Amino acid sequence: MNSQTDFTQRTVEYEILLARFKELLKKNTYKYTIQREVILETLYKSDEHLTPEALHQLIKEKFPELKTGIATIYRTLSLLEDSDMVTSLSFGSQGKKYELGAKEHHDHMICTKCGTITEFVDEAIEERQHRIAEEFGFEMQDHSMQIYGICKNCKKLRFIYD
Amino acid sequence: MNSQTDFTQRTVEYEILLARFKELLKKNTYKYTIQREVILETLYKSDEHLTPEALHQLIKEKFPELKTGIATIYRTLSLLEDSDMVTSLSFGSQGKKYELGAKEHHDHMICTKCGTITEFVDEAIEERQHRIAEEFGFEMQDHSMQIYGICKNCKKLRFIYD
DNA sequence: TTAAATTTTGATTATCTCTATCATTAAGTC
DNA sequence: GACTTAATGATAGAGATAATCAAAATTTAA
Ligand SMILES: [Mn+2]
Ligand SMILES: [Mn+2]
Ligand SMILES: [Zn+2]
Ligand SMILES: [Zn+2]
Repeated sequence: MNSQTDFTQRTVEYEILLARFKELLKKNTYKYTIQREVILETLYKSDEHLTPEALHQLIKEKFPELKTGIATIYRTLSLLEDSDMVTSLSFGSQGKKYELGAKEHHDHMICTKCGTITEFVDEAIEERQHRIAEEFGFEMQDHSMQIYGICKNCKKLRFIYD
Repeated sequence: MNSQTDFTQRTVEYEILLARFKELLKKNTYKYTIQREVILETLYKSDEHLTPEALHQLIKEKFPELKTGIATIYRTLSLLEDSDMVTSLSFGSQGKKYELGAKEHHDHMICTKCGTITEFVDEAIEERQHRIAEEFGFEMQDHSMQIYGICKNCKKLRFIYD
């Protein structure tokens, strides 16, 4: 199809990701659509953890001519998650947040004051998780870990204002 | 108030818990009500991880004369969670499950096939979590960890039927 | 013990997130 | 380009949780 969508600033890393996505689509006889690509691209360009709603907002702003519906966002996120290309985080009832899972696995530290999310990986923990699953005869598919608390910055602000 | 509610089989542990709850209520000028106590008691007696709906069901069966509304369940669970007396687990969009936080802290291993939840504690992981928070200048309030996968039993069944 | 002040309750409605449906449109195939 | 199939957007529908509000219960202070 013939769109004047601006696909500039594509890095090699993104091209690889996109190729992987197209391959995945082909393998499952799914069709390639601009909506799907735009969703992948927007996730890639954002280093935030996005709610489907926020992602939809971004896409409406950047590609208004597509008139992408919210249903397509949900559908594509599920598709991407099922294929392990994105990961979702659940924080209580505030719904899910998605991020591109193409980066390495990591865990999250979440500030309960300002909502800032810090990512980290700890090999010792990863190692123990596998060990524990093994002990229970459990076939681990996935795992997630969150540390909740007050971030460095909020601690500083609290010191000043409280 | 004058109810014939059956509060038998109260352990000392429960009495302490209840006292703590009453103290909490008083401190915040909240009022003591039978509904609140029954919710605490039912959570205490159940060793399951309960959805608000399941908890409501249990209470309707055990204390039908109270005609406890679902709204009160939600309100009280939020109250208890805010005061760190119960903890909730989020399973994506399938809502939350609650458990009394009075027992020792632990993490969860969740079977994606049958939903069974296995609890565990690993000191090495606990230790690392504190260390990591410290490294980031983060004041940890809480943390949670979930391992998702196929439990021993479901693995066996899969072997037989697949 | 009673009366006043305040909070909580249950019922209900509203909201928010996510899924299902379906007619229309767009991709992939030849 | 025509044919087949899948994807899309709009919208209705579910399910979980929050908000509203009049009635009831609890606490407090006579
Ligand atoms: Mn992340
Ligand atoms: Mn538990
Ligand atoms: Zn913060
Ligand atoms: Zn299982």
